[in-house]
Amino acid sequence: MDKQTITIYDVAREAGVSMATVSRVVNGNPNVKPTTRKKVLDVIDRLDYRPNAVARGLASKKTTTVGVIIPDVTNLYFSSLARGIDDIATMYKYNIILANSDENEHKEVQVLNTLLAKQVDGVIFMGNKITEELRAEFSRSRTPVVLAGTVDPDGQVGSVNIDYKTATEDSVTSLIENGNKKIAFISESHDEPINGMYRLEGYKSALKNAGIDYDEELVVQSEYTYKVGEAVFEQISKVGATAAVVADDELAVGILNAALDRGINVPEEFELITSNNSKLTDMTRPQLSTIVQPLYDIGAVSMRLLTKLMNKEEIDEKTIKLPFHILNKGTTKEN
Amino acid sequence: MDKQTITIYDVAREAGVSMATVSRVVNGNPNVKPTTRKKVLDVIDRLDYRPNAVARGLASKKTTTVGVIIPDVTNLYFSSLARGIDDIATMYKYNIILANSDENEHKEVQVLNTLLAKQVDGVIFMGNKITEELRAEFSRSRTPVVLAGTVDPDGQVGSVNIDYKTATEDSVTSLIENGNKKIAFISESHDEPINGMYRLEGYKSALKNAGIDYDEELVVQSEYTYKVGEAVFEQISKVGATAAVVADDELAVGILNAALDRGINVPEEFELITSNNSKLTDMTRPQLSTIVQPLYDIGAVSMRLLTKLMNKEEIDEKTIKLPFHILNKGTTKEN
DNA sequence: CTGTTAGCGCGTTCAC
DNA sequence: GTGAACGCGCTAACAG
Repeated sequence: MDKQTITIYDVAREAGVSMATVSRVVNGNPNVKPTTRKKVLDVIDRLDYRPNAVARGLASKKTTTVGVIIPDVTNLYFSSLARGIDDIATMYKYNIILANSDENEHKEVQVLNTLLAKQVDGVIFMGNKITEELRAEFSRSRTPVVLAGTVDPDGQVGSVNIDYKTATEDSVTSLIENGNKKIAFISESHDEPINGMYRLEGYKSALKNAGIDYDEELVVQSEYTYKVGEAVFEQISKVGATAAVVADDELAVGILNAALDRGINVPEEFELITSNNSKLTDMTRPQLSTIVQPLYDIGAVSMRLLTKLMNKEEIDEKTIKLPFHILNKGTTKEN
Repeated sequence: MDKQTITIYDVAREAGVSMATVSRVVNGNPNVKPTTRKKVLDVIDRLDYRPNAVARGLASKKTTTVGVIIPDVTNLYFSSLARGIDDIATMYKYNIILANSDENEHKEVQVLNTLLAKQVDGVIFMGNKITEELRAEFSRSRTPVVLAGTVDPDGQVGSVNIDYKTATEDSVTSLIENGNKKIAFISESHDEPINGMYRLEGYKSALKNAGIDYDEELVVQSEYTYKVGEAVFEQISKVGATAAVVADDELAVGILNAALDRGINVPEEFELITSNNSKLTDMTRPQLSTIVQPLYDIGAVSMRLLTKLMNKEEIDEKTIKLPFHILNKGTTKEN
């Protein structure tokens, strides 16, 4: 009834050779006489034979697929990374199993386990907090892991990112140079090292260099969504903020619009620098000044690093920092 | 050297049972005495045994993974669908292999083939044009396929979408009711049935109902990116368009901004209705009036449909149309 | 250059 | 309720 799947064995019989030979031509092994190679190729074509990757995976212990754990594909920051990852993966003949985690620790562990059960050759993890449980899973398995756009103070697995501390410091400093004294710092939870250890430190450092006192009221922790922008702006404007650095573009758009909707002039009365330079930053009016992170490249380099790890090549440095710069568009004053 | 992976056989030996029994408890087969089940479970836990999904796939001919072909994850329209797909997939214990195609016919065929080689249990395809080659591949394989957010005039595979013709017709009609005579219609190539057969027909139908002549100059085919919005607006404004229906949100934002940047009042002097109600439509000022498509649901329902197909359940209707409506936000006049 | 022979780790009859 | 044995489709030595 079912159109029986044709196997390497059928090809072998039909071509009058052994399955080993068929396997060789399929895998591009040079030790095959051109004549027989052609003969086999013809049969493969005629029978429309397609090697079963699952069987191949079982026998070779390689699946040529890597797992990608992403908080939310719908977030432009992450999807940009994912695009870079997939492109390089394709280039190296890997496929991607994509799984959304919502940065939920339980889901992350769960997903990691099913990825490992599926014998992925490597894992790329996005998400800002590496819990102990996750770290344990990482090191327990022999599967290479790379963090994309995520810092890991522990530095045990590969990671690709930018220098978030300096980037934030530079942003704040430029805002200070524009005359701002009360600059808000808005990010997700400080429990995440990327925020609590790097961005916040950069923020504090810039203030300190300028002799400005750190004011807790100007620092808010918020989720990264458009809709909370309203509330966040309300909060920081109450305490007199004249500028803000924001760790996420969607949130920054929300804050910008909240300001505009109140009739506030941007950047004259309120300045804003966001962090990801996703497409969104060009779509607003005025356009968002931003830290320019090479999003696509972070993903691409992560995947490239992972291929090396999977290939057991020697790596000089597992933690890669990519360059960034500040781009003043419409939400900062000209200097 | 390598920490040897522990297999079902190790568990069996350690628990003093046969591997068949271990297999049974792992797969929840009820024919196991509670005592031995517990014994096995304990060993599994102690040894931290994790069933090898690849071996399982070979033996059972089911991989519990489905392939998802997407034009570009970075596009909010598609990533929203993808999110719905992944959530439902997870719910049904499936994983997703995500592959970007850029709507490139060659890549699509290529990717489909590697997905089939990997023995995915099903495929969800996004992309607006089903080439003959693709259609041939679809029907040649016994793997169920569902089109998400894509129409297929042929109707041979499953598909989930909305009534694009009526949606466009309604949009245009509402624009006509607002007094517009010159309404531009902007979409990707008319070679894609979704545009050439449905949206365009809806557009024409609305004009006809209102006794307005069809004017080719108002119809433009364009790629779906923000940056071409400028040129598109230039083009339609030259021929005196006072309104436009646009098939993609990013492009619509580009057109809106082009208008605003020229000092044109929206919606007073120029009205705009876009098609996807992605997050973007809330982020612009004014906010974009739009056709509301249940993006997440289209993805979710597609995956649900696919599970039924994979499960060989009887389906009454392979082509599912989800409801839509027009939402007037800021780029259309109040009526 | 090519064929033989073992497994890879697990699901699944079929007896006991 | 449980175990033995075979097979899924292919890779990887090892001979020849």
